[in-house]
Amino acid sequence: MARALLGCQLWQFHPLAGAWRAFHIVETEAYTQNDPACHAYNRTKGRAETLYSHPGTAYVYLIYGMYHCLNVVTEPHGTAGAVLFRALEPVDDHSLKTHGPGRLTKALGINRQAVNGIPLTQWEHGLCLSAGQEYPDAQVVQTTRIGITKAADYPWRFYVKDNPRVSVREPGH
DNA sequence: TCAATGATTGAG
DNA sequence: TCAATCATTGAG
Repeated sequence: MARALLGCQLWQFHPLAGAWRAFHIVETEAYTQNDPACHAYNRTKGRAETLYSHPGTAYVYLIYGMYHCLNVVTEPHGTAGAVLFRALEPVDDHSLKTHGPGRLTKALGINRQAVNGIPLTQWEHGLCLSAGQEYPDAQVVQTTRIGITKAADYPWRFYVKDNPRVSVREPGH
């Protein structure tokens, strides 16, 4: 799913502009139930509850006391798993800082209280996923995930090659 | 109850 | 290199 979400579009209704705006997903990471780095690893309560809900549900959590991270639940109800959005490419407003998981939620005004648990599969909540452009395998890079210590060797990070929004940081540095 | 940690970022 | 800043976790 993390691979398939590259190139998909995330739409947001911008209240001030009174219009929808779109972003292409260009960097993702996968987390699953049996994955030691996953918030749902050996846990079902608290913030992990959202990870067990219906696929397409938004999972938003606070990290380092300052930054919110946006995920989409990818497994059937009752099984935990999600894909973290690490970078977006704005379709229209190129000035928005959407490079990095903390920056993109800040740019879109996404927080846990308002967004955690909402479906990204319908338009009513002002945030929605749709099909977008498809990137061929030649333009996709698969590497290990960023910023974690547990299960750091899982190659579950995907990004669009040469896209400037993607984190420059490479695993192992 | 309480100290340590973390799927990060920006400043120095 | 390091501080900001807090929900969550795990030890006592």
